[in-house]
Amino acid sequence: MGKAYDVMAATCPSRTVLHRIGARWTVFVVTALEERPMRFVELKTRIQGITPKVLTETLRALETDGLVKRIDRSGKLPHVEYELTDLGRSLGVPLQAVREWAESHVPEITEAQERAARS
Amino acid sequence: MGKAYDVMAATCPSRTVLHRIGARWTVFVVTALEERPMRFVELKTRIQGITPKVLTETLRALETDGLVKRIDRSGKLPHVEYELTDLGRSLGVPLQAVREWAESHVPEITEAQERAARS
DNA sequence: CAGAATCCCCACGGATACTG
DNA sequence: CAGTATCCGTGGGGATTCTG
Repeated sequence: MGKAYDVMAATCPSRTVLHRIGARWTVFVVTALEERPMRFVELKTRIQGITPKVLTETLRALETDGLVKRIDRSGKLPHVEYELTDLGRSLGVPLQAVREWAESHVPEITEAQERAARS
Repeated sequence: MGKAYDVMAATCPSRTVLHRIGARWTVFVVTALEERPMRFVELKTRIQGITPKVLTETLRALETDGLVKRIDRSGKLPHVEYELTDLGRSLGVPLQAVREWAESHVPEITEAQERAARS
């Protein structure tokens, strides 16, 4: 009874999953929605620098993968909320660790880069 | 004393770091080297599907960022080893979590994708 | 063995403008 | 508000071949 999936194998479907996770804006959207469910514009505001097109694409992809749920509460006015599914919330855990690692090791990496640039 | 770095900020350097982590093959190389230091060809064998060019580029980037150390043990014959630095090993922790998440949630995601395809 | 050199390409993402 | 619609570029990555 070995591992069912192994990212080291060229054709393992887990690679596709990893690819999705690694997509440019996935970590941002998941992180934002971990805080609380949000509307489109809230997400756009919270995630500085993201464009509406890319936000839409990212949300659609996450929806397709079952990580985000789109809830249409429109009455007369459009009103859409996005929230993490249980699966999405479970992804939030490892992603948060990565994010925190990034935020807390900026100086080391910057220094290493400068050292490399000088030599 | 707020957070020093915040990935949600458009110009925060942590975004660059995150971008590097998210690079296509970073997780594979770090994962492989977590096992033990390896030579070029060993890495190429272990990480199925990676081409020498891309492996080289990934290793150079990780070197530049201070995550991997290149050790030239060449005598008459070329002999180069790559090993994680302490910084690289520390990154290995959150990356392993992501990798394990990917490997262990393939079915849920595949099902979600099929459901989405049908509707 | 450990790469370097080329060539190539398209998919990811960015900018901008527009709409129900 | 919640997106679409276009257009566009680019660089990350792939395939292949060659070399000290």
